[in-house]
Amino acid sequence: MSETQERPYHHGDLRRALIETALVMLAADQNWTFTLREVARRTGVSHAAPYKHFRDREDLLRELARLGFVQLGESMTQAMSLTQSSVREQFIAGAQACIDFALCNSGLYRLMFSADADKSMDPDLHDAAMKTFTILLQLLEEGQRDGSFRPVNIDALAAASWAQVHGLAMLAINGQLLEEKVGSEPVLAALNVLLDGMCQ
Amino acid sequence: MSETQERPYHHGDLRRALIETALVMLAADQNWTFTLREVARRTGVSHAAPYKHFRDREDLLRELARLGFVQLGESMTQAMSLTQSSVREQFIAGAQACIDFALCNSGLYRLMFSADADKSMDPDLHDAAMKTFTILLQLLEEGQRDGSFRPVNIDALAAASWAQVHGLAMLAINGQLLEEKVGSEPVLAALNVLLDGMCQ
DNA sequence: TTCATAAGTTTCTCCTGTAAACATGGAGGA
DNA sequence: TCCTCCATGTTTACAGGAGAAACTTATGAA
Repeated sequence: MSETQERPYHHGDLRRALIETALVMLAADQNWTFTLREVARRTGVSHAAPYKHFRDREDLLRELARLGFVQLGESMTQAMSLTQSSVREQFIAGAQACIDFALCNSGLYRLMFSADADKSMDPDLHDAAMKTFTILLQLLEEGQRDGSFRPVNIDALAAASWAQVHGLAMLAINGQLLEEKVGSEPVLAALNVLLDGMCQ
Repeated sequence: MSETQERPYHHGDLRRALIETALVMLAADQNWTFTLREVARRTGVSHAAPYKHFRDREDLLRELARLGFVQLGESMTQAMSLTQSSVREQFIAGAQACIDFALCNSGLYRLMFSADADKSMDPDLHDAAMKTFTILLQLLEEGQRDGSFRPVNIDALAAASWAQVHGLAMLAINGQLLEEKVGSEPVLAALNVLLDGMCQ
């Protein structure tokens, strides 16, 4: 918004600006096919400038993914905190928040779980993903403590839950849940099928 | 194996040869970062030759994905047919086959469910994916008929099942089920959690 | 036998990633 | 106050890749 200036030599916060441009482009093409040069161009800097902030194109993608996990975690936490009722209700709220996030940020969500955001390459990205995953795990533990969930191996519950939520999110993104014209029903129905198996 | 000849001008079955080369490269780098030129080079033809068989690089990727769905469907069908016991057992056999396929062909499996294999761009790919999906759907219908599965909306069962199986496959590929050193237990455990919710 | 055509090759242009060398200007010490 | 360092920019350069166009070669049908 400061176009009065003739753009000073130093941008001020180019790193953030590049990220924001990339996020916009990611939302547009869904497929992170954008080039680093194009990101630089749209941000109004030379094509080599991004290399002062990101090692390469994949490094930028991993940072986008990391921020995505942070945001997803916040969305889930907030949604779950709004529901002070049963653990089961909280689970559904968190899952719905995840799926809503995926639908609203489908390109980003896909990137987060794609091989292009290689978590073994970036400890920070790995940590961010794990932190988000932990939100779910804590809820499962709480549910087992208060007797809502069956006392089976918690890894089984975690695997089933995460697989279910992530799987539904991917199906939702790909429109494979909506083409049966059932609105948001199938998500809730599917979650309840799983929860019936988890609860005692 | 026919290196006695001086490589005739016409390859014979270049299309298949390109696909096979690409599959090998996909297995190697997992991430389909290979270029079309490299595929051509390794197949021993000029870099423009592939364009006689595939519109562009993505067209080749979609064909790989299509073949992957065919192969996955065959694996699942075969595994399920070997188990002539309960529908529940058949479900587990099919799911395990899918997850095994994903582990054995992780690059291909990832490609099949990635945005780079855009199903809206290729009716054949879409059909192949749907045909594989139908295997699951038929089993669910059969299970509802014989009373194994609850008579809830079948779309809910389908969404839950597919989400669960695909989600577990992705977790397995990413090594997120093995790092807890529990062998193949968590997969089976997670499937049983879901099945407990599906069965009556 | 001819020749249309499918299937290869060569050549060309534009674009990308990324390295290297250079420029700029702000912050901290003399 | 001025100087100098260095993070952050730009310019230049080059090796590839995508893909189009024009050219070549076998092959099979008429």
